[in-house]
Amino acid sequence: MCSTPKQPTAGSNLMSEVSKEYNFAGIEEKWVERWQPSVYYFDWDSKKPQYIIDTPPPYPTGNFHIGNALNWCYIDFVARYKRMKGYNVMFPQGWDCHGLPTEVKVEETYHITKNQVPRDEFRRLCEQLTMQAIERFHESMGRLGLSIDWSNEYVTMKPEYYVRTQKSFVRMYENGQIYQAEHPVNWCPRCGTAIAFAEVEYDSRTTTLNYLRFLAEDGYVEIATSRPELLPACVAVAVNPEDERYKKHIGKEVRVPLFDYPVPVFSDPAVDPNFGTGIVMICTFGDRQDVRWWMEHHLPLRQALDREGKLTEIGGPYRGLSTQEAKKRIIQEMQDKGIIFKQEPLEQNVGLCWRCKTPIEILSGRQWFVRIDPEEIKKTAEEIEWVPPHMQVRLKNWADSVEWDWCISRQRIFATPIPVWYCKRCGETLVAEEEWLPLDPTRSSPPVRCRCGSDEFVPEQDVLDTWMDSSISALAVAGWPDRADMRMPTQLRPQGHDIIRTWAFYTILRTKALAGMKPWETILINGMALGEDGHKMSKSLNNFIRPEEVFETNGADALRQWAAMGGAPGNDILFQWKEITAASRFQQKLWSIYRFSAPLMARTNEPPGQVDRWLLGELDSLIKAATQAMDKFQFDEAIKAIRAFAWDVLADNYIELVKARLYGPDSPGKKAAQNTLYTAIETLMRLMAPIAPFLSEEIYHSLTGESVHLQGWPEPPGVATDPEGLAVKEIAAALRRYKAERGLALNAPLPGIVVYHPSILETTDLQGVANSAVESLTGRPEIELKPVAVKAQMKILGPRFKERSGKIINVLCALNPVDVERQRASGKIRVEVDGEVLDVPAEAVEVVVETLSAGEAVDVLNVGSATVLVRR
RNA sequence: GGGCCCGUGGUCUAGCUGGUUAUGACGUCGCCUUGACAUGGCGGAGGUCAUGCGUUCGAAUCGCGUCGGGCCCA
Repeated sequence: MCSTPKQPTAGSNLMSEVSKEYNFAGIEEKWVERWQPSVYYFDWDSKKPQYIIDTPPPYPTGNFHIGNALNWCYIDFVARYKRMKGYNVMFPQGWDCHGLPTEVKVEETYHITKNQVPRDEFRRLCEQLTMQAIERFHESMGRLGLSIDWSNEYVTMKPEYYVRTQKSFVRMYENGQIYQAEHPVNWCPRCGTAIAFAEVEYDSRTTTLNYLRFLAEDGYVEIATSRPELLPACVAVAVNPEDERYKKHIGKEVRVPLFDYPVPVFSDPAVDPNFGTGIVMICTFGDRQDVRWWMEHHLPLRQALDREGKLTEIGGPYRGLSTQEAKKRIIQEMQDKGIIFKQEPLEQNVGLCWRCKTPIEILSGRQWFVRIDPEEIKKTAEEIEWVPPHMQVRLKNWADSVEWDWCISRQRIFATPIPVWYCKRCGETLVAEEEWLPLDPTRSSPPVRCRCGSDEFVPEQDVLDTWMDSSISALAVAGWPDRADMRMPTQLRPQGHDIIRTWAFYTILRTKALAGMKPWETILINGMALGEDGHKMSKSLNNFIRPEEVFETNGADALRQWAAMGGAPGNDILFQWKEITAASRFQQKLWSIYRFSAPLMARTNEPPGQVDRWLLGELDSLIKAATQAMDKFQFDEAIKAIRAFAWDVLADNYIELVKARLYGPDSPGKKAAQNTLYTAIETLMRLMAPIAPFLSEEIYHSLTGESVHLQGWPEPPGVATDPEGLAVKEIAAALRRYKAERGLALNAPLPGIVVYHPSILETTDLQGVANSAVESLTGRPEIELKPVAVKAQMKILGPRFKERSGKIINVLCALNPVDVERQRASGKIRVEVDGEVLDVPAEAVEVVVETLSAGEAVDVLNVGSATVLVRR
């Protein structure tokens, strides 16, 4: 026992314990370390109502960017709020791993092409790269303060997840919802794979429209085409049935130049007689319209391009050339022979591969498809609540524009294998049994023989579109297919509007197909995060902000406040440093409020006074407003209401008013203020918890010793705003203004103040804030109140007098205000309009009064129903 | 060319089931070192609510057109 005894002085010490500045970095990092992830785990056995969020599984190759942060902030606001409201919340996190971007990245990283290494090896490299990327994401997500349930993490490339993808494939195949067929598909020649419509981007390009002559029975027909390299794929030419110029050719044949074979001429109303020559060449396939005509008119198939985008043997001398090279040579030859007689530039929208921007081709190939029933998807979408509602329209429009079924096979490596073999002897397709899954048909053989008796099989080499993995995310987190108590539908899908036609569309389709229901009760759509210049964030535009930059300069809570402040969900939101700065200032303000209050506030049982009840009434309104806003996902409304209360109501008004009581000697009034202040700050921290989890935890924890994130959402105290307290607050503000206008310091004492109000006001706070003696009286002061103007209440006048309202107002305003005030006291005002006498109800008219001081040298302030005399 | 959204003081934005003087933030100007906070306090300036027509007693708010912007698509 040799240590020097220290005397802790609790009260006075508190002040020095609270630093002057809010140290966001130290505090946020401390809580990242301390928080236990297990408190966010979903409890499968809980009796609480469930709230499962079908979180977007991001593609982990890229970097964690502001857009991800925005999306996750929304989810975290909801998750934390719902937990506080008593829900059993699941905020899972998945990773959508498969796909071309990772393959490309591996090829770049190791300077290889995927065909130079064995399939398994290549897959391993992709998995390794993905795991590293996921690790990087984990770190940033923790730093952002997300309350993710890591016990429900899923990784789509792992067997325990893709076994579900494969099961979903098998079940939908057995139900006839998946089939294999020879069908035109969108094809990327660079990536060497089929892609779905959702993966096609459009861009405007300038090409050349070539006018050429086809030999007809009598002379020539002239056609215009932008793709002469597809001449060997020409299967017909078409004209509009109304076009008088070409009627004589319908039903006859013309000969394709250079390749010299006959094709039929038919008519179709879809042909635009004003485009080019009014005659269109139909190839298999130049564009989607060609596919439509090909199907409607049962035309033959002439495949002029192979999978690498090179001309096939029907290209004759051009065989093996790329489309570009073939185009150049074919044009040259036709010019030499005088077949081309005119060329002109053409603005054209070209379909591009979303990933590599290579123009896509439409090829026919044997591929796997998922049947699309647009009506069923639209019907299911209607059962879901869309926030904001108009986003549903986007999905419906997309559903109506899809021209053929969803092509789900891809000619790639890093993806979920299609669990199918083909019998080497009879060609029969063998789809795996569910019990055999997961499997890779290129690595294992089926445990049964083919119906023909053979046990030799050829594996399906194609793999599944990665949207086949991610479109069962809702099902996967809800326990499909193994849990007996599957938790479908889930409660919320949060996502960006850029993936409505993909992730939302496919998830609705697949959940309906596999579980017979909608995937979610509500879908919450967020906008895109734009750079400060208003454009989508991109490195090339140099408007790119890394979330880590904000963590370092202002902290995660500031970034989260920006996300909340952005506006109504669905709107694109600009990243703005000034918003981040404003958020930081607000945090500092709250910290200063806490620093001031810490040594003064306390929990007591003292009943609140007038001013305290005013504050509690304001707090009551705040809780109601914030609750309503959070329920409607209006985070901007919530944070704005919170900021307005904390800054304007609590700091600038309440605290200034009660300082005298708080600094004064022990008294019931002091205890009431201490308790009110404690209540306000404690409640405020709970309201802030979903949006600013770090700051609210720091303050709440030092106040109570408990975590704010384990508390319930505040209930309104049920206190109505006290009219006397409100009057005191407004009188104080008027006195501040009075002093400011006269160049007096705010703490300058005044010779004396008398307040006239219908009821007696508590004057302690007023005396403190005005630094002067204050007397409260009822009744009217000895001064003259002079009516000076008449103000009409349109809300009452308009509906009652309709078109006469305008004239009535004119008459009212022309009357002597003194007269109007006298009549008003009797309940109605008599006016004459167009010779007719009308009674205007008193409540439809407001009389503006001016106060004149009399006798004593006083200044008179009119504050609502109070009149304040200030001695000079 | 079609669909959806948007156009409010210098900037971003609220209001948009119609009710006279339009919300807030940032910026800006003036004053104030008042015992939590100068990252503060008080006060002020700044808008014909893109535009035209219509509905109405009355329109930022409803309807139609025009112009401009964004996203998705043909």
